[in-house]
Amino acid sequence: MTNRITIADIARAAGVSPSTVSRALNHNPGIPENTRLMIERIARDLNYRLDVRARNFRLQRSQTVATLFPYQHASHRQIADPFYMEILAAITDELDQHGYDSLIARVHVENDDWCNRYVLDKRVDGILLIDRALDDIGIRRLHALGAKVVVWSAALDEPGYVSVGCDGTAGAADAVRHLLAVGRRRIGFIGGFEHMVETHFRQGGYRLALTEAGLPVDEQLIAFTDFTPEAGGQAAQRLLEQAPALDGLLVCSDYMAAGVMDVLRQGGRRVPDDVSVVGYDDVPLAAHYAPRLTTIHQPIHQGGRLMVQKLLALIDGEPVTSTVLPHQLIVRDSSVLANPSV
Amino acid sequence: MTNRITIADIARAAGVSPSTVSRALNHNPGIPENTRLMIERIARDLNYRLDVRARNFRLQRSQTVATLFPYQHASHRQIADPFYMEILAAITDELDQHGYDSLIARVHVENDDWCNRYVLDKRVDGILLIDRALDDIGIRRLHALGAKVVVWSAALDEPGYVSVGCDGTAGAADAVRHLLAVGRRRIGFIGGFEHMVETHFRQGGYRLALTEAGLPVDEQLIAFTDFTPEAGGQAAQRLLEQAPALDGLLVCSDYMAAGVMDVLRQGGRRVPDDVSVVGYDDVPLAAHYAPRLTTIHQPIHQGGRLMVQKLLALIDGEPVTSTVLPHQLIVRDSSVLANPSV
DNA sequence: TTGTAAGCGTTATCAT
DNA sequence: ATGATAACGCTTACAA
Repeated sequence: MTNRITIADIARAAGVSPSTVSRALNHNPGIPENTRLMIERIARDLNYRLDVRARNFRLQRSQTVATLFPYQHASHRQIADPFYMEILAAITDELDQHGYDSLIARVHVENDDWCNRYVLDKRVDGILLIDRALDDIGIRRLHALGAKVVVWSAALDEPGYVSVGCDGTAGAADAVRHLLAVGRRRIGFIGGFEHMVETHFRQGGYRLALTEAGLPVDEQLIAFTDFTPEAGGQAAQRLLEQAPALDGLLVCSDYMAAGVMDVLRQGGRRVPDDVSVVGYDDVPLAAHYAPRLTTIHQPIHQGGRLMVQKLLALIDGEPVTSTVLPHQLIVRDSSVLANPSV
Repeated sequence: MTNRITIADIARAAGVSPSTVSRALNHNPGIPENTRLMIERIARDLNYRLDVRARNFRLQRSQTVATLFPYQHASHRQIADPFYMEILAAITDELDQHGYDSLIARVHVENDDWCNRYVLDKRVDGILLIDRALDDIGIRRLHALGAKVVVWSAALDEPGYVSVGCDGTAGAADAVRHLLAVGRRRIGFIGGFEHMVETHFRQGGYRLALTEAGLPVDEQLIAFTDFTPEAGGQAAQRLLEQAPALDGLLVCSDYMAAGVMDVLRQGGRRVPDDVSVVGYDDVPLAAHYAPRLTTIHQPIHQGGRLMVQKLLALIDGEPVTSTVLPHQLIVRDSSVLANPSV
């Protein structure tokens, strides 16, 4: 612990200069094979360990990427959404494979102080953002600072903006068309906050599919709230009161959907007999809900890895473009009627 | 971006030496109020930002803590367990409040290479481990290296070991006693891997409560597997085949329990009418399962914050002891019979 | 092929 | 009260 082995120690033991050791350890082509082998052996014998901190400092980089989860509510409420853990695991594993460290934090969307902390303070080489606001002050700031950023969101037409995500409009529209196909007519929508990108586009898809079918859009059937089962449940309660004839529901996350179905049952509505429910994300748990949840599958794992790959390319100065991942409607039990009356 | 403002720039602008600037910015008592104010003003005018990397290097610290999730299966399967996100959020927030960065990774329990990466490479000042093996090679190594570590686990009698967690024996015993109280006699146990500490103690509590009640322990009713709904479901399937008379089940995580109840239903067993189920953790979602899940509540959020506080104390060289957090049986619908036949 | 020396930005020691 | 200087461990011109 106390006396750390440094490159200088190896140099002394090997009878060469520190620069030679550094070069050998970094596989610099100028160093002959046998010299390198000799130095590597000594390094191993001495239990040498590169001081990453020193190297990063010297190289003016941090070899670290921050994954940031924007939150919005003043209540600062916990987000235990499996979707987050899922994408986080993918990101972390991929980062790990490239020798990068993975730093995480939750940041407030209406604030951009965290940009200083991560970018100006040079804590990280790049930033991964999970969802964003329509007009995101933080992203604007990051852009102005020239930071490397990749966002999980729908593709957006902003200069220099790189995103990975599904087409929320299409996904939500598919969900609503499915609800229409199983005979639903009074279809509600429960989203996250209205000005967050994911919710914004999904709401658009919801309206689109309804209009397409010649159905009116009833604002009494639309609610925005936190991405938690409790909040989702409360929203469902509100919708039920405002529009008792409600017979279908698109909920913007599987996590919320659990709370929604719970409230529906408590209100005496059977799922799917009285109300069909479609979730979003297809987290592993959704297949085990009772009833098993119909949902829009997003390739979360693949998306997480892709975000990392794009970010590292960005850091390496390569040109990078956004990717729209395919979504897929997964029909399970929460939406289809056992005895269709239509 | 290009020309970063350093302490030297401020020194020049203020007509003092870099040391004075450093001292002023660090509120060194030797610097008079007005000198400090003057320097602070100039720093602000120049948009100065401390280079954290340089400071950490100089101070030989990293101001970063790693939260590590041991995994075990070769399959490297995803863990989207809400319990993890829950404790991670608590840890991250608390770390943030103390100015520490939060780094996360998943590490294999049968391997201790990651100790090099995090400790020897000086990437972090301390480590938070979420669960551990009974005889944990990584923890032994960390101990040998003199690393600062706090583990989420039951209290263990190892010298220098600091943990935060609930009493798994007592928790599981409470769960089983509850199952017995509602009239169950053929009670099964589904845990994580047998030699992981949390599962180990809970299994002990399970056996204890059964023995207490004068009931035999049937190995056919015990299964160990991954902490996922799929694995939990498969284990339930196995138990059902080995012991069809099964009428109660203690499942070591709420996340697994969802898969378990799903399989039970598919096998034609009603929950709770035919089989009573008790989960573990009390993640927010558990209250919204259908049926709402009876479970052992663990103060996850409080535990996460406490782990951080203990670790920081350890880093500061203060003496620290383990804490056993209170657990609580939360009775919901998955265990109690509507029409008790007993 | 290898060594010398400078420097990344900060803070601590030792002067004055 | 403040300045000069060294040092943290590494990499990289530049020289030889």
